[in-house]
Amino acid sequence: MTHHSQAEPVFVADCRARLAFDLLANTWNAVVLWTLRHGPRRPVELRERIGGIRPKVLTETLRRLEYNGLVSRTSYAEAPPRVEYALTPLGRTLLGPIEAFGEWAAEHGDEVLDAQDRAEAAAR
Amino acid sequence: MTHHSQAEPVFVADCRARLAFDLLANTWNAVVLWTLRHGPRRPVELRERIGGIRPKVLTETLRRLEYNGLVSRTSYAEAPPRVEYALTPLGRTLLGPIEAFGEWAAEHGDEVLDAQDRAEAAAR
DNA sequence: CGGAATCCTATATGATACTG
DNA sequence: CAGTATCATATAGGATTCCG
Repeated sequence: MTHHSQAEPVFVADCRARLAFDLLANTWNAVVLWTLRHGPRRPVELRERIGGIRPKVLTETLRRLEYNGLVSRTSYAEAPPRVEYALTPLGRTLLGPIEAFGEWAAEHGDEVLDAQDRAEAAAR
Repeated sequence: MTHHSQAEPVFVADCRARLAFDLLANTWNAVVLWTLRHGPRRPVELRERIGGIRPKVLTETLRRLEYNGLVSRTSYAEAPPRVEYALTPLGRTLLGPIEAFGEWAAEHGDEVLDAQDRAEAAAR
């Protein structure tokens, strides 16, 4: 064992936190999880509710979430085909932290927009 | 006014939540904010503590955070040059939600890793 | 409908070198 | 040390088309 007078990088020490940040480090993951909060949804429903998301991108997002155990996929042998996505128990535990951000945004979103306006004005 | 029997897309309705998600929708924003939680830090300190971040990327990240009013930059007229970055009051309000994710990761991080392993195994 | 295939673009990130 | 410039690459995301 070597002696460390310096603190370990948080990159190493908080690698689990990095894991959580990475789960939300893209445009759509949190949005899709949040849209599933009330129960299972079909892809077409998700697209309607979210708006502005391409079918391909939605599929990729759902695959990512499935890969990380946050969402489950169920397909029914019907015609026309029907598929539903739902939060797993693990995915459901993430709703609390996500909601914390939603509340933060409701409370402080305007301040961010103001800061952006000031930055734009200062740049000119 | 048109009549809407369908719910408005959350993309539109929860646009402030999207704003908050976008603040964390990249690799480094949350990590840098979290590393500033105990007080002002110089770029070299941030690099040491975070680990694995390129100077250029750190600068870009700090510029983004400054643009959104979450971080402030102070430069001192010294030789060698010294610069410090600190959370603004607004940035400080974001520590709570970020910490919620850290706690989630500490509690459920292993489950995500397990899910990833299962997905990898199933793919083979 | 669900989703795969294809092509394209923008951006984030990474690596190196250089300036004040 | 702080920061920029320049290069390269990986990936997300967007748009279109087609299939079971």
